[in-house]
Amino acid sequence: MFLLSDSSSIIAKTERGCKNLSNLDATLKNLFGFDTFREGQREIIEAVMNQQDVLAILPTGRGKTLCYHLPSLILGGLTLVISPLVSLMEDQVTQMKASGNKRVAHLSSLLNQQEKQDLMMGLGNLDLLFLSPEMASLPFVKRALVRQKITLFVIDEAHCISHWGHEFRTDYLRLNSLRSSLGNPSCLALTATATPLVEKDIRGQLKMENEVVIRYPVNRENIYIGIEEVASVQEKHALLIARINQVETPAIIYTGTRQETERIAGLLKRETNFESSFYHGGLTKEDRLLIQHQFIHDELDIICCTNAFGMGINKSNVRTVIHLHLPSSIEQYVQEIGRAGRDQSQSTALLIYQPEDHLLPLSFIENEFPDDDLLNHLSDESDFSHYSLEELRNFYQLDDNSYRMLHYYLDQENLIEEGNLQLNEQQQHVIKKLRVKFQTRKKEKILQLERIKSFVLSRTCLRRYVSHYFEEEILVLPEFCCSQCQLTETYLKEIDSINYNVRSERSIHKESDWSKELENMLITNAGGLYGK
DNA sequence: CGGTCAGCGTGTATACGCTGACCGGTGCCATACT
Repeated sequence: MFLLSDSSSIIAKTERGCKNLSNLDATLKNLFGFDTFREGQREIIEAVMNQQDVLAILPTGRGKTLCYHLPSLILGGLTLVISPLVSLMEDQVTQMKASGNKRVAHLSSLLNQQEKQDLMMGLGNLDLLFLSPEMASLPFVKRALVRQKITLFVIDEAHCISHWGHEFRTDYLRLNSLRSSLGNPSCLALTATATPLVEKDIRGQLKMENEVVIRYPVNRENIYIGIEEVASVQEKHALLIARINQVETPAIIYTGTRQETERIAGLLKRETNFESSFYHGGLTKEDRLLIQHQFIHDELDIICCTNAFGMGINKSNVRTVIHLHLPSSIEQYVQEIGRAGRDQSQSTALLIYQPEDHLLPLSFIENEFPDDDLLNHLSDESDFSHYSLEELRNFYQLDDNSYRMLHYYLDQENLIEEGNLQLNEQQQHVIKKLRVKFQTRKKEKILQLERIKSFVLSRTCLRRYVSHYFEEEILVLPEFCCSQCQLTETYLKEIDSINYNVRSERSIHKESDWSKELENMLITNAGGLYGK
């Protein structure tokens, strides 16, 4: 384990480690107590130590944290870790502190103003600071960071740049400008899933230079991929009940809406004996924490949730992931089924599909972008002087997300001054450019939806389909592959008999212990009663 | 698209059915307000 007690010992050890990369093994042993690196870790760490920009696509469970924790200690200075969720930052800081490194902190809304100020004043005492892209964009944070020597700029869950940055959390797109104002420290972007297109987007957004891309295949051999089509919601629910009794738990059931998570949890309570609950973004922080905790500690068999659940959930024995809706892309689907079987044991991913299911994600895409009328209005209007953004917002009834996105892009084009739109005729081309940009993004998203629709309707091997989508090739298919290679019903029977044998062995084992105990008791009693 | 819900009319049942509008997923932060 990590055995440091004060900052001077860190510096002494890290300086020794820095001299020679071949000492990495010794450093790993000294600082973390591990004898060997996991697959991929050494490669990434060496590239980081050589001050190269690195994009690493590494399956979950390979120890991504070590890939920046170790270099941060050797390189000295401050390592910034951009993380998408406060809960994720908290977990990582807690784990690092528990392992012995007290020089880590997270800067988030969980701290009050004074605590934030204190933390900013004491940045020099830290090895690692975790923060969200939104926090990193705040002026007082930027000012404090610029005064520090930042040696490494890490983006954890880097697919969020591409997945969320363009519309939902645009502060992700400001990361490059932050990095550049920090003197362009070398950059490490980590994720578990990225198609070549997403990879290109991440590299472009972060303006990586001479970067090293380290990519491991997305194919997870221990997960069977099953897709079944039904004609109605009633059939969907009936099939779910049938399947949930055939698969192993713990299980995650993904649905499309918050309301549906609650409905399915109710259905499971009525129709099965499983312990289940629901989880979505509308719950209070306390409830979310409680349910997450219960699931992780095996107090719940099943969790019914929206896509709010999953990122950063560290649970190795999830046996089944069921989708009752259509995720908005194959990447999203792969991320979500990847939460099964991290312990490498055989696991199951089932998607129950009905033909109308693409309409919900389609409506999300449609609603995400500002109304075409709004942009047409802006680009055609002859009197530009009298619009405040608030007026436009109210007139077009923009929700918070669309408004923030529009604000971000207008601001990027320097069209906003003190909350008001500053447009003149010369800038009309900028509005036209934005309109094209939104249309293009929308088309791309619809195309991604089309791709997953084709995937669920595919009549060829689903595993090959996914790998092909990520531009990878599979040479050998596993025994339990997918519903195109083997019917789900057949697979479930085979798996059940294997599991049955495992369960029987366990119970025979238990029985023998018990019978021995009983035997002993009987002998003792026999001695007492009938002895001699 | 499908579900849900408010508003309305019916016309007396204090509920019911119809219609049209609207909403549906993901998180961070700050600020204003209670």
